[in-house]
Amino acid sequence: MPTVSSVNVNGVRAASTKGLLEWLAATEADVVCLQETRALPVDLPSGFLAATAGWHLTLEPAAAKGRNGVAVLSREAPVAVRTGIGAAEFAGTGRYVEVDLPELTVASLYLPKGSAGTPKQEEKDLFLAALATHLAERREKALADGREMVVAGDFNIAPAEADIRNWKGNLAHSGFLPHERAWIATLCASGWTDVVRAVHPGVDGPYTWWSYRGRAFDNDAGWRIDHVLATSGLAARAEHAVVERAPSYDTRWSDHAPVTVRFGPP
Amino acid sequence: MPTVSSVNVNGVRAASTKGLLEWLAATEADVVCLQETRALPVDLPSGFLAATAGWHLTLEPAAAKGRNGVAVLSREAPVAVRTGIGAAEFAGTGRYVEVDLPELTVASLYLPKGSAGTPKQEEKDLFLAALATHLAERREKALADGREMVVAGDFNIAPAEADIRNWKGNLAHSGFLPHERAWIATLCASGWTDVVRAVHPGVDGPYTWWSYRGRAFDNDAGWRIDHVLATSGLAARAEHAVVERAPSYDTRWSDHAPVTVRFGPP
DNA sequence: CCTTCGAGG
DNA sequence: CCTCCAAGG
Repeated sequence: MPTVSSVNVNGVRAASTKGLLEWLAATEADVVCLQETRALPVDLPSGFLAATAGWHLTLEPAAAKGRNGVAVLSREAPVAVRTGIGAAEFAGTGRYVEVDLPELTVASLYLPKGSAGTPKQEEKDLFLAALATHLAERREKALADGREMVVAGDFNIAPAEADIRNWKGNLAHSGFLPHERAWIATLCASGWTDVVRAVHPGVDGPYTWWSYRGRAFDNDAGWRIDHVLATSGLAARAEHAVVERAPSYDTRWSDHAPVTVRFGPP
Repeated sequence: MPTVSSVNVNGVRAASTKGLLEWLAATEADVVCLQETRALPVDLPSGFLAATAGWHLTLEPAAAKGRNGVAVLSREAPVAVRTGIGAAEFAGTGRYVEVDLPELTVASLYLPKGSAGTPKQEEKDLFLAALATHLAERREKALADGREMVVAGDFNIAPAEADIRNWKGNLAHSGFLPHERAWIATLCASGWTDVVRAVHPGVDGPYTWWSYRGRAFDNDAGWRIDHVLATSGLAARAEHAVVERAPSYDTRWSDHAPVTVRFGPP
């Protein structure tokens, strides 16, 4: 009955000076997926290494310094680690890492941020296509191996109107484009479950990201773009799902908040 | 009987968030020379503009964004302003500005930092040669016009052994090279007086700059490289000369400290 | 160890 | 409005 948490840290070095370490010390998660670590292994702060000394750290940095980077912290040792989504053009971009734990496969994902009408959006769309194929394959393989699977991370897509405070103003913006929402809907109709939404249907939010600009955080003008997707059998065991929104602008240590899901026994 | 202060702020924007504004509010100086302002006029923080609302600001930024920059704050309005040291190769580098106040000419200087044996040292040496000529001319002109003159700023040269804590270890380092010390000695033998040293002969320091690295500030392992030079007649009226060293590492707002000199009536 | 810039978000 | 890089100090 693992608890899985996911958070985009917006730079593990900066976050480590602002509260990530205290959060790690307090969390009861068995697995933590991190995104935007933006550091090579050798550049991880000593405080982060100390705070995660009791965990197994699987880090997939980008080849480009200071960019992207995903990781999985797990209390249990991984029995296998795989990186990338099987598309050569995204190799070395530090956007996906997958670990097999004894009874669970967990992937940490940092999906590209797009910008409608620009090459960045084309890149995001290419990633979406490749990722859909990859996740279908990995899900099938995991289930065949007797493992359930979780894909957690920053999808940079809000699935529905309830997932953005100002959805009307964002109809033409990347992260809420119709084809992006359709992509998530298709994924969730093919054996994956958006656990937070399944546990909290019919409510606005909970948001997971707030721009640093303006008063977005204080006004809770956020987006729900960080998701924990689980294979349906596992999702059915979800007992608890929360977004750990910081109490104030001053106490948060990233522009994203952790998403934490607890699964009960089979 | 003006009081003249000089300080390298290491970025007026950063310094304004750390204590420069409080220092400006408290200073009794009539003229403040600033160096390394590193900001265009349009980028000056609103707090700095508010804190200097009672002053006249003469700013000489560098053409290159975020680099160098000198300024003079004066309680009296300048009657004339001149920039540069009359050498075309240093035009637009934001290293020298000179204002005529009713009874005093004041220059704010940021001399290039060198690095022994590199092209940077050659540039510094060229600047030294051009500056010597320029200062001789300006001094003569000021005196002819019935003004005394002050040249204040970051000279990036410690004049003598008493001006560096670890002088033996710096005999081959830029800022303490024999020909740099000779340049200052020549200047001070040609009508200019190093006011702080004149008021405090025979003591070590007071230092005006401490590296941010290591424990240099806590150990007072500094350099005296910020100077107030005055024409001899004015220097003879010096009543007080201090380096306003911050009480602790945490309270300082620049790697340099203000040098403040008070002159009595003629 | 600081401050800028510029890229990226 | 952040985090990072690189250059400059």
